[in-house]
Amino acid sequence: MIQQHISQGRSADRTRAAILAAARECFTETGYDGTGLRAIAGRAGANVALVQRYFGSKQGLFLAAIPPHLDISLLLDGPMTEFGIRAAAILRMKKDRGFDPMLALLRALSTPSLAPVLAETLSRQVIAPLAARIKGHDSGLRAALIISHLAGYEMMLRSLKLPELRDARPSSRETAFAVSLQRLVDGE
Amino acid sequence: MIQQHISQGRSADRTRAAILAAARECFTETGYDGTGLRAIAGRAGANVALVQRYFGSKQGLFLAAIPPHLDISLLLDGPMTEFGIRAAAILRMKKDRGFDPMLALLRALSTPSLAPVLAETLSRQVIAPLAARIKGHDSGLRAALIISHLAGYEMMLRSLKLPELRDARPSSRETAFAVSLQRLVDGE
DNA sequence: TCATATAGTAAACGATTGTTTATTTATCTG
DNA sequence: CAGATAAATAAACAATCGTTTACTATATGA
Repeated sequence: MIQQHISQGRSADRTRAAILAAARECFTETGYDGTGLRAIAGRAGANVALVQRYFGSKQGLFLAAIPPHLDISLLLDGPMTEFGIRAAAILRMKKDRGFDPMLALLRALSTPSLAPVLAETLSRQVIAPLAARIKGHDSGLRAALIISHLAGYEMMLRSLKLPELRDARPSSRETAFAVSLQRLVDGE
Repeated sequence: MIQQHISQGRSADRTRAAILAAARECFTETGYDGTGLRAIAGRAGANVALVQRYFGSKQGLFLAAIPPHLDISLLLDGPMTEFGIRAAAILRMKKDRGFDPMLALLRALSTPSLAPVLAETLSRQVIAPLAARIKGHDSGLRAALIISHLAGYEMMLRSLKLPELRDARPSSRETAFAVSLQRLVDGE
């Protein structure tokens, strides 16, 4: 019989979810290498050994926490003639704390052991759907350039906090970025 | 009297240079977090303690090794109407091994303790000179967008090895990227 | 030549890493 | 209630990290 005590007692599902949530925040804020399993377990109110128990390894935890949330359906919903401004608008909503799958991914790209699987994830889950919505020649290549542009922008703005981007008027910054993105969508 | 034995005996300058060279390669290939001081010392044929002696700390070594080589004069030499194709051409020449200051920088961006100083270095040493060569409004912002675009491209191509970029025809990839860059240079 | 400064080495430091083992505690079942 | 099942804990694992210390070897200069 499936009967669950609510918000008390022990539950594998609940602690598993708590670890996942804590991992998503930690990986977002301090990156993959900069996050220790004890920091995640501490934030989740769980023991370090439980991480191994439920996810096997640190890499397993990362792959269970981040890739499933790399969903760009929000970006693709709507006419592609407004892709640029839609992307800029979505990026504007982001908080400075908490879970952000894009930022978590960017902050794990430099880890050699993760690079291959992240490349495949990004390709299958983000580039391919985007390429399918793009008309004209070299849609896959252009989709990759769009995501590269978007990644560099997010990296410089949120992770590095480059002064020229951080201190620019948000409206100027977003329209300039949106225009550049839209040009890649449109082709020529 | 300054008299130096050539290529034998002990020399602080020479081992210091050897450590710097080894550090540049290691940081390029395995990133900042992924590189241990013992790996650098080993490649340089030196002792770990010498790294501390000559550079004070790992961060000090990185800052002495990478930022001085962030020189974009090659990118700025020549007419800005050909900036895009010039950038693409320069990126094409890169080897897959050995020192690459841009890649080393990108692979250190996710390290929280390095982010502030790297942002300032990038701003003063790369963005500002580029902005000075750009005409029109918001030259600083547009320069930052150009570097963001370039950084994302390099990250996805060299570090992540994204299939859509890796497997594309080099000429198609480079012209598409050059065109997108040039649009940012030209304004509208 | 002998004293001194310095290049270089070996070793250990303490802390943290991801991971594993052994054990205790709580929940469920019969 | 007793026994089984699984969740949770504490502790230690071995490895690596950046850093420091104490020491040796070499070169220089008076």
